[in-house]
Amino acid sequence: MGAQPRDLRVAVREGSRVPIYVQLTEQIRLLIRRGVLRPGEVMPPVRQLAGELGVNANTVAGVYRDLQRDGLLILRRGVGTMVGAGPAGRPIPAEDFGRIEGKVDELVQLGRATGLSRAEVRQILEMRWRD
Amino acid sequence: MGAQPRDLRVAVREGSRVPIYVQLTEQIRLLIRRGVLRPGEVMPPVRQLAGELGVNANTVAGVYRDLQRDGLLILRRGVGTMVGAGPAGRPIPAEDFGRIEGKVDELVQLGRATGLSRAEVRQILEMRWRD
Amino acid sequence: MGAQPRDLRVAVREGSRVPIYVQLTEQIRLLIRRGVLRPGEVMPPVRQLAGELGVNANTVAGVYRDLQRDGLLILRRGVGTMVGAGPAGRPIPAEDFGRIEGKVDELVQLGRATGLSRAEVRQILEMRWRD
Amino acid sequence: MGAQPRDLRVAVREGSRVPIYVQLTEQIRLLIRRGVLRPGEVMPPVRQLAGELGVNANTVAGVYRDLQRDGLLILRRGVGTMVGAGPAGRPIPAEDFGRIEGKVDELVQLGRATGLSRAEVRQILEMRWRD
DNA sequence: GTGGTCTAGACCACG
DNA sequence: GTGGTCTAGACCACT
Repeated sequence: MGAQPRDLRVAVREGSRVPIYVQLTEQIRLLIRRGVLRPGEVMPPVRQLAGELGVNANTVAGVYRDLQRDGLLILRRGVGTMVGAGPAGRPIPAEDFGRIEGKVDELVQLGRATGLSRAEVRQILEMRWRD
Repeated sequence: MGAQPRDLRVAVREGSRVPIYVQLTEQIRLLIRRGVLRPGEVMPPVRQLAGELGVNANTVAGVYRDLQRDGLLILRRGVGTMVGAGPAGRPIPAEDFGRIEGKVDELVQLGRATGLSRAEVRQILEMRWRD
Repeated sequence: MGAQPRDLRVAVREGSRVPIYVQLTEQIRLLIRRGVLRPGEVMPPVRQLAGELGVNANTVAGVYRDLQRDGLLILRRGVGTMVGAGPAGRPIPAEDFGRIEGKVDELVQLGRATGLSRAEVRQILEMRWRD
Repeated sequence: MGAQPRDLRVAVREGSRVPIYVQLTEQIRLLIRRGVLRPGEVMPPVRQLAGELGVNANTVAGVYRDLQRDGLLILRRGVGTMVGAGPAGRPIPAEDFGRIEGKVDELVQLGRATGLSRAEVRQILEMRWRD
């Protein structure tokens, strides 16, 4: 029997400059890479997720399509969408992910303590990543 | 004699999907917050900076306008533009800024070591900042 | 069916020294604060309003953008513009607004009776508001 | 012997959209109309007032010129500037002025109590004055 | 079809 | 010579 799709805990930031489809794509991508969503797991139907988020169904459909292109999702007509079983769907080791999140948390804490905005810290990250 | 505007060392990334005015706004904001540009310092005229960057003067004018709204710049018709003398224009202590950059560098190094993309690390930052 | 955008009844004063975008911004802001335009209500598309007013679309876009910054409007790419649902978009109680208008009318009448110009009364208001 | 020019108690609002020369013109005009500055009274020299306000001397000179055009000021080469003795320089009856200020104060108080901004009340005044 | 960005260029107001 | 405003029109991104 098919497993029930889980509550994804994704959300769109109202009024953000970042397009909705980018927000959703990145969030779902991360859920898969982190192993919260595991290979073979069933995704919620497009219309259901769209309804929960209050966004257009076309937008969600586009997100699924993009993630399918990257091998993170698999679309089966008449069945539904599930997390890809290939290499792209395989999660990053939990240990690695935990270290990253720990480091990010340190950065967030430090940024807030020194009065920097999220946008400013993001900007520093972008610049330092390039170098 | 009035102080000459300094070479800003800002640049637009060719082909970036990030709007030019956002790039410039963030870069100049960081220069001020980092204390490279200090309160009262003269900014290059709109048309001059536009010419140096190879962008339209309206684009730069919009950047200056946005930064003025946040108190980082002061625009005076017929006079010129200078860094704001209020609290917004005051730089973050160099020591604090250095610690932020150090932490970001650690994050970049760790992210690369574990095979995460820049977009993924950015996304983790966005999500963790909310909490 | 989605609600149709209403006729805004805004207008630009020909030959005024006040910039068009300021005129429009203030008029729309007042319509929202007065509750003529209510939270969630659909605004006319940028190009449509521009056409009706005989001004450039960029000008109207700038007006919408400024009002968005103050939380009075919500702009969604590909969707449209609507009155903000947050605290900024909520109207001032009609009773309060009526009392303000009544008091202003008294002031106008008194100002005219004593031979003051509009500019002079405006100036007195500016100075007294500071105290 | 000539009376000493008095401290004018005028000020420019930093960052205001209203041009400096307009601010100064309106403020001085009001001081004369209110009778604070009386016909024949000596005005401070252009350079002195400019220095006190931190604005360009040309700007103040222009203000004096405009007020002279309206008969509110009289410029005497080699002597200085003084308040006009003609009808334009004569003050509005103090009683009238006091009633206006009282009404304005009521409006300011009411506006603040109902959460309107200065710009919004000004806007209502402009609209009601036209009708 | 919506808003977003950018350009090119004009004209104005200000100091 | 500075910033401010506006136009006309193009192209893009998003839903």
